[in-house]
Amino acid sequence: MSLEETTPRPAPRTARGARTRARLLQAAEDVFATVGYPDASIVRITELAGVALGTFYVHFTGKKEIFDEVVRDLSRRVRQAMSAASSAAPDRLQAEREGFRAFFAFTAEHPALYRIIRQAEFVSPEVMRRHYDDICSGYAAGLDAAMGRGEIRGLDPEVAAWALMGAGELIGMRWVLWEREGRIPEPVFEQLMALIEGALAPTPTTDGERT
Amino acid sequence: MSLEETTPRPAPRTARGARTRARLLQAAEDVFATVGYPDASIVRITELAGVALGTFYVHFTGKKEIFDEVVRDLSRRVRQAMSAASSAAPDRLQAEREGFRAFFAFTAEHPALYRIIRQAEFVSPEVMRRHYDDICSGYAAGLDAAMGRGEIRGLDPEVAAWALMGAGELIGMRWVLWEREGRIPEPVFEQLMALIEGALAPTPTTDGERT
DNA sequence: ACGAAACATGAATCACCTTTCATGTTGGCC
DNA sequence: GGCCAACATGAAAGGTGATTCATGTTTCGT
Repeated sequence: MSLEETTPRPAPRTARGARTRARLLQAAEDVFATVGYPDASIVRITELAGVALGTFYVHFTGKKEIFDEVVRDLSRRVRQAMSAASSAAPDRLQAEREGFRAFFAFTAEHPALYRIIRQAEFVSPEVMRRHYDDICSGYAAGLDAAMGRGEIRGLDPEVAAWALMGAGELIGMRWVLWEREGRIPEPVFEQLMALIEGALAPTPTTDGERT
Repeated sequence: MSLEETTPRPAPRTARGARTRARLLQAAEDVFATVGYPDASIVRITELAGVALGTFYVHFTGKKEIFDEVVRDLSRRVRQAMSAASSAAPDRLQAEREGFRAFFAFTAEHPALYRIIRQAEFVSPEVMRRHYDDICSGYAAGLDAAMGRGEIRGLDPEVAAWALMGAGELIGMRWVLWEREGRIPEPVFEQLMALIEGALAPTPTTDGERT
């Protein structure tokens, strides 16, 4: 249960330092994703990165610090991919569509995302929570705006964001990660969209359900 | 990446053996849930269980075997809780309601479920997948039946089951596990139900959407 | 081109963990 | 009450891996 704040190493001051650090990060991502945190050793990471064992400690204070860094990096990348994809959409439904497509595509290309985030539960609950919070707040903001425009029904954007995020997560796990195809089957995608449409549709389906 | 099939130890033949084994399982659940798989050592488990180190190997072949057993046990219990709660419901919506309520209640009482299942990703992908598959198949069957009765709209029960399962999972994580209250706030629960209702409602909200 | 700071190295240290095993102890059947 | 299999024990063997450090090498501002 190490809750100690490891004071992070200062950023590299030379080009060489930056290069080595980047190599270590990339190697760490690969190792964490393939063998998992428990079996990921510093030796393995440094070997894959092609640097000496001691070099690791020049750049990181320990295994947890580099793990955190890897998570933050992946998180940033997936959010960027999703928002880039959905920002051009004309309406909310279209934005959902593009956002989810981007998410599944990212998952297909970087299975490390799932595999690593799920381990963060113990390794580093703070960064894990941060990851979900970050995705969620962008998502909730989008829903909120759409609600203002009357494109979707009135609901708590935060709850909706978490629920939809969860739906996407498990669908991605089941059909992108676990299926050999490596990309989501179109019918599954359409089904998911139909569910989302139903959930967000402006007209409440049961009559007279007002707050 | 140990993929070896560890031949499991035979079941205990005396009452004492069974008792010890149970103590070890309970201790393992606690340890895995509090410190996580990487930091969970056999010593820790046996100490908590109050038995000698060597005794562990009388009952289990190693760390992975007891982990698998713990996961299977938790999985069985949560499924049992959910199906017991939802089986008496008069219709599908009510069944959803009771099922989710039971799930959140179980989560509140056994945070170990989440914490442990999420680690299974690497420790033991098979049991993890089994857990989700098991929940899902029951869920999908329920949806299928409801669809036959016309209570919910026509959709792929499997996709719907995974999507809803995911929604529940993240909502539970966010509001049961992460919030100090320890139980889901009623408004959040109602919001989730509203989303589910919308997603499953028999009348497609966008007109003329027929297959 | 020089020198100080930054960086890289890998052998050595240290802490801890898994697993075995020879030896006792207990449970329950006759 | 006696006996055998089942069970429990904990010391010890054998590993593994994280982290340190004294020592070289490179970078870069001047």
